Amino acid sequence: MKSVEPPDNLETLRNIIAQQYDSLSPRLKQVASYVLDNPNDIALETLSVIAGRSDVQPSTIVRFAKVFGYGGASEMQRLFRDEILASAPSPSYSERVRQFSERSNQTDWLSPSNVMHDFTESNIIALEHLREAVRKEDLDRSIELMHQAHTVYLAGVRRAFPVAAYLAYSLSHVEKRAFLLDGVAGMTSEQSWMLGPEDVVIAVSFRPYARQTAAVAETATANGSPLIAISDSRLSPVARDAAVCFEIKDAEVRQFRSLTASMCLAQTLVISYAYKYGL
Amino acid sequence: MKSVEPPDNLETLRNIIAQQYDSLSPRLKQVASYVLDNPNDIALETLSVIAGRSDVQPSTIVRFAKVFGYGGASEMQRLFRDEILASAPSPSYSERVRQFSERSNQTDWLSPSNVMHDFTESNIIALEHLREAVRKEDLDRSIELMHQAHTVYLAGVRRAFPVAAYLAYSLSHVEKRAFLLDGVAGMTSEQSWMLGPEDVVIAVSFRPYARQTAAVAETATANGSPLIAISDSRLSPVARDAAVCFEIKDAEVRQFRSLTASMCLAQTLVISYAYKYGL
DNA sequence: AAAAAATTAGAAAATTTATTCTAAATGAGA
DNA sequence: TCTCATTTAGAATAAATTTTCTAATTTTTT
Repeated sequence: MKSVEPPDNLETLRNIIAQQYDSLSPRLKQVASYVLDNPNDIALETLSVIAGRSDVQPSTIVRFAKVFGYGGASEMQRLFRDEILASAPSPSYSERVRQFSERSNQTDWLSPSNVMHDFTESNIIALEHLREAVRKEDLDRSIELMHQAHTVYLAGVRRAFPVAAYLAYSLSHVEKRAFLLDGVAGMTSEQSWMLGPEDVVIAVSFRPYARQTAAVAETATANGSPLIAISDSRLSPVARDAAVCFEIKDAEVRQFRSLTASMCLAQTLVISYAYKYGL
Repeated sequence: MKSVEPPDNLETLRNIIAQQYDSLSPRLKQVASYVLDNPNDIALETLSVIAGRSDVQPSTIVRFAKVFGYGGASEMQRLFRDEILASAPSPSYSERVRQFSERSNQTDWLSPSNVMHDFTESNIIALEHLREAVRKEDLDRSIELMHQAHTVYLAGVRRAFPVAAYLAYSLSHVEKRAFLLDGVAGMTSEQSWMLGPEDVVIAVSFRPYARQTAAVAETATANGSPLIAISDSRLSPVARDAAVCFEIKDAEVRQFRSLTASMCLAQTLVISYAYKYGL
């Protein structure tokens, strides 16, 4: 009664289970329908939990797996886990990036149009990731914070500067008071005393983190201004004490990091704000 | 050193980890950043696998969990598993997509996450278009012009400003003299007398075209500086007399135009330059 | 510079989990 | 109804994983 070929992907396994369902014994039928209906349980729970929920003995699940050609239940579980991993945002991202840069490193001559190709490609991956990784609640909260704020202050230097500048520009165009703490003539610290609890600060900072921006974030926290962080890690100086933190994984082509995803987030924030509250 | 209250949801756990990061010992910091960066591993892998990947002992992970108030590592892992279960596509992925677009079509109310979805989508399309529309020769010529120039001057205000600012920042980081004609205190015209035939000007301008940027472009032409235009039309004031003109069709979501494609082009220029001539 | 405190690695122990095995139950065919 | 084959439950075993513990190292304090 053993298939000699254990299916190596979930889809075919599910098909085979469905096909052979009729020929299974009563208890195995029970397992079969539980497996088909609750793939996540199979992936994440222990045998005894699954056994309990599907009302059979643990050993029955092992028998079930063996009928379909696996060496044991764990081997079958691996299929289900892989499926989850494939649809989960972050590993698939790093995995795709890895695959991509592997491929793009093979051609070692970089003509401008090759670069453009690589760049658009990896930016697309970054955007797809962004779409899945950004949490709805964070967007909602940010917009609410901006709405309640008297003034939105933007902090960001060096690579992060264009993002901050864009936010300042476009927020003021949807009639939200917005100022860029731009440190012209080194004024950042002089400017930031004016932050208060009625304001909100959006701090943009990427590795290697700029001291100036971190200082603004600190002042904001000290003065009781809510802080929205746009950064590449939860552990960055601006993210630590943030009320909302967007962790952005931007594209990277051979050392050069992109701003596409960050800009896209910035635009989303402004436009969503505009739709809800702005002009 | 024990929190008495072990966080009971991932979000707060992540916040607390970020907050207390500074006060952790070196190995625990190592675990902390692995935990924040690879939530799926924490959820699905065994302690020894996690330990291997984050390069610590399994026992260190147990210690880590205890610092945050849990009885052991398994208890902490449960949080991560629950998170996956909560976001797991119990219905198939295509089903979710269908539900999503149903929702976003029937209501014309644009929630932030709807906006984000639309935005990433149309930016991706814009990038795909960019890849095909940009002419290889234009890239090559631009890079040659930049190479031959003594200094690269950047002009761009309002919506185009982030693009110009990014170019100025990143060119100077690949050791190319680059200055932003930023019109601080309305200085644009005062700054632009210094353009000469040995320089190159990159003018970035989108509809409705800013007078300032057009003026810089004119001065450039008058002074004999080669002009590279990044614009949305061949007919824009900055494109007319340009030596090279990139016509960028950026994404547009209900009136709001994006900068993704322009930024991507800018990055391509800089990186290609860097590979050929830069640092 | 020495002592105390904290942190860490790694082995040992304990626990949990998966698998195998055996005896009992079920059911089909004569 | 008896016999044989199949299926099943549950205990026993084996494997794996997690947790605890101790000695050693590093860091801090005096």
